[in-house]
Amino acid sequence: MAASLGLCHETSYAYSYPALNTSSSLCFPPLMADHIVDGGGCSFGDFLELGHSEYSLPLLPPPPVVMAGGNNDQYGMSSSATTTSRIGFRTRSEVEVLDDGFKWRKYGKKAVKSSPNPRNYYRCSAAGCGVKKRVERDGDDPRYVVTTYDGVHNHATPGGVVGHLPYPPSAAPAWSVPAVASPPTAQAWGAPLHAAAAAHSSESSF
DNA sequence: CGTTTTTGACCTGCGC
DNA sequence: GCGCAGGTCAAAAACG
Repeated sequence: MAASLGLCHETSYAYSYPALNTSSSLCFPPLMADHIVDGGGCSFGDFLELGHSEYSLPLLPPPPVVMAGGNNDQYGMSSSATTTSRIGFRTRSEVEVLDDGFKWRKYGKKAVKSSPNPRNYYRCSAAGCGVKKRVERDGDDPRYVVTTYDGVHNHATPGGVVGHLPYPPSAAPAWSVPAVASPPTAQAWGAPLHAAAAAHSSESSF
């Protein structure tokens, strides 16, 4: 099963993020929650794309959006596909670690064959939160960073960091939502994300 | 002193 | 069944 997110298809989305020094805009092709990603393949057609040359605003990488499984086990991989969400996206950025408001702890680094650049593995530092993310530079264009979130945070951003997350309230029930500077296109996030979250939550104890 | 990063080894899944 | 590649673990080092 796969909830089609269809995030802002053909829509560019700019969002201000003070902590970053990157160019930006978000462009979301239709996404299938169960298919999104696999960084290994470097098939960016499945990734949300962040960053367009015509924009020069700082950007924020979207943290995990769609839901976590009821038994969001530590490794995720052993969970069925229906209980683990993944979101992958490409960000044009000079820095590899994009601050999304959450605190990440690096637990591994690996050279992958599909890319000349090493892939870094991070896990959310929050106790009990098993969200992971993989970060690697785009092999085709080093200016881009490919980030893949695996899972959904079960807590708010540490330190009450709000205002950085480009999510409408309906799409981020468990964590912080933008308190300021909601972009005009925010509505575009709402329906598909909320729908996806709802679809997932119906089969979990989230 | 507590937390995070680094890095090599180990484990698992997949394709042949 | 074997080999390869990706993902995770865990000990040591570094850092605040």
